[in-house]
Amino acid sequence: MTEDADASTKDGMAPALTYRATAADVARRAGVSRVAVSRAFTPGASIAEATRGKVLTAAATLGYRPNALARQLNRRASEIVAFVGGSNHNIYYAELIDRLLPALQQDGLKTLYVHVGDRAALADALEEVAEYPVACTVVATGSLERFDLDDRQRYGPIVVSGPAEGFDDVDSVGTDSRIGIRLAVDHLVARGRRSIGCLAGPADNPSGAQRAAAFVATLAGHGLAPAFVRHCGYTVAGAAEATRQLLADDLLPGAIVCGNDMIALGVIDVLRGEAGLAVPAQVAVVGFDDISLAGWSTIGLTTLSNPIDQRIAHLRDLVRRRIAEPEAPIRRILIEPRLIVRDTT
Amino acid sequence: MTEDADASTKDGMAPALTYRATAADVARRAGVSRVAVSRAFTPGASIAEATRGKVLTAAATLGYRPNALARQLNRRASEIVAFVGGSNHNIYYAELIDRLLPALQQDGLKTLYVHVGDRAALADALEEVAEYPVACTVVATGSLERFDLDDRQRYGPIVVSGPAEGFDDVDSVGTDSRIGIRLAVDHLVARGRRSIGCLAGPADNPSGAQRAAAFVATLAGHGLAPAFVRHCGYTVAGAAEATRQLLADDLLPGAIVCGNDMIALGVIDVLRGEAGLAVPAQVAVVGFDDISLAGWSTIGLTTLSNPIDQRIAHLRDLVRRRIAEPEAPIRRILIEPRLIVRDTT
DNA sequence: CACGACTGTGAACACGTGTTCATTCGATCG
DNA sequence: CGATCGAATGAACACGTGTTCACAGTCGTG
Repeated sequence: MTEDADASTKDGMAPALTYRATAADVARRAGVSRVAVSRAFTPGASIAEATRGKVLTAAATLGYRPNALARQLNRRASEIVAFVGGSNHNIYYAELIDRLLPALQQDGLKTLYVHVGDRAALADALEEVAEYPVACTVVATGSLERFDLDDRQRYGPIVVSGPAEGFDDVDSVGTDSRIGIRLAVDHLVARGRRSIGCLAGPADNPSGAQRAAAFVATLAGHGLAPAFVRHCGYTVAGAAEATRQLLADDLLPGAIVCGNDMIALGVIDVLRGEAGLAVPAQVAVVGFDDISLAGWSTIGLTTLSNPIDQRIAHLRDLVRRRIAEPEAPIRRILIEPRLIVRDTT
Repeated sequence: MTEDADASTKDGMAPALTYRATAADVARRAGVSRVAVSRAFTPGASIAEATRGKVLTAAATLGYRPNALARQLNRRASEIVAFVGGSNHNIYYAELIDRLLPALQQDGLKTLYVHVGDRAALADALEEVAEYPVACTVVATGSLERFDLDDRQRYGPIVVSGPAEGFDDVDSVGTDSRIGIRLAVDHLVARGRRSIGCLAGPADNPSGAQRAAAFVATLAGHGLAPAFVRHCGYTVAGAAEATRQLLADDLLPGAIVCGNDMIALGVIDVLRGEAGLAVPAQVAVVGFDDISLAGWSTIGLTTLSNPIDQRIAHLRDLVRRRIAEPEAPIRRILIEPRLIVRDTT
């Protein structure tokens, strides 16, 4: 069949690929016991230097590495950490992954990456993860289902990146949305904007609801009523669609406070592009997160910094601490955003 | 010590968290043998419905899930796939991860994510991966070290996303850089640009070198000499720095062909921002990859599509096929880019 | 020279699961 | 009603490793 036709290319594929040398193989070749092999790969084990040498050379010729799966079977806690992430269509998540996972890796932890599409899938994802005896699970899906505390027992320690209200048994690193939104609104009011709307993240998303509420409250503090409060997904496309709807509804405020930078970029895109409006002359726009794009001079988005360095450092610390002392008290960290004024306000 | 001070918050942390119910526990509670438990969780196994019921209820109360690590110990090939990724500071990689990993997940595969910083770290990363009996390793670091074929045996099947020249024993999905660069150059020449430069990716990166060479060759076909050929990292910051250097060297061409979109964005950022030049009126810019940002109306980057859907589908197929038939012939797939004209040319 | 302390070694066990192999039981067919 | 077949079950084994334990050997000290 195809066996002859592709014989030339097939030569590269050795059947031995699926073969994996075991400690017993190495022991046999080195003329020692299997235990000696284990010791040779265990730092500080009691083994003669000559024996270790014999084992290492035998291991090298056979291409042997201890099977990590078998190793974790003995240890009570594995070296595997699960990372449950949502769509990093939101660039902030992409940046988070890009820097958090190497940080965990640096601590000698392996990362099992689990992608979660919609919110309903989170439970399934955690269920999948539960099959692995992970040392810790990092959840960074933005939103979070409130799951049963009884079931909670099965999942091992959980560290959340994002708002974790209603969860009193998980460590978390969040952002102080109220302070951030207040900074944005105060800034816009100070610049003379009176008609201000809010395009927040999904209403059923903790940070989406939180920021919308903070917006209304802060505006009320200035004696102003919101031009509108609407919700959309944390994506450029979702924000674009919502903005078109705003225009169709004849709602054109002097400023828009957005749930995050992706939304802000989508808003600006439609305002400048399809609607032909000037930003910030006619409409000011503020984002949230300060993703790297926001600082590019062609974009120059005024936004709220959500310092990713701090977040990474905190998450890393929390994971390390939780693994080292599983019964340490729960810690909730709240990062304080700062306003970064650029060209869109 | 802290035990009393934080007693209230500590209550949430049960010591039982580290405890994990085993199949023997379930068997004992259900009054059956341990084998019955295994059967209850194995679809199609020969077990009476009544017995399965007893096992499942016992398992539910104990919160039991089969230990995935122990399960993989028997099977010759595991359900774990390693993903070795470079910095997704390059947004194209972020989009790739965002869509490839769910696709693999959908096939019932778990992903072990390994981050690789610089090129030297790739060997170490593969070494780490080698400890796990992974079913397949997907390498998407952009560049790739040529490693020994002897050592190659130890790593199991490898599927590469990106150029894989010099590797005759790995499946790969690449992009036809030559066709892409030719489309870009032809387009610019047709629009009357005569002085054209190229800012490609790193010279020691296969795609960086490949595209630079294709640029020179295509330009020669038009009887033109390149205004310049330079290299920089696939990042906005790197491109910005390189562009400043161009200006300092008094090299201002009528068009710049960039190694990818990130470079193009960095170039445009400096040209429009610091240099106050008009794009495309004074300088035309072409990118490569067509990341989502490129299509935003505020950016409108002319670029070469590097269809991520096709890439994902191919990678997924290659992984599936390689796992199903380990000795199938090596397949190298080349995706053909298309020119997408927007506002920067 | 005798004794204890220490080092190096391998047999045996443990980790938690899937799988093979007899064995038993009930049902079906001749 | 006896023979036969299939379903259901549990004992035993396999996967590959780390760890405990007892034993032999060596060295140094009295």
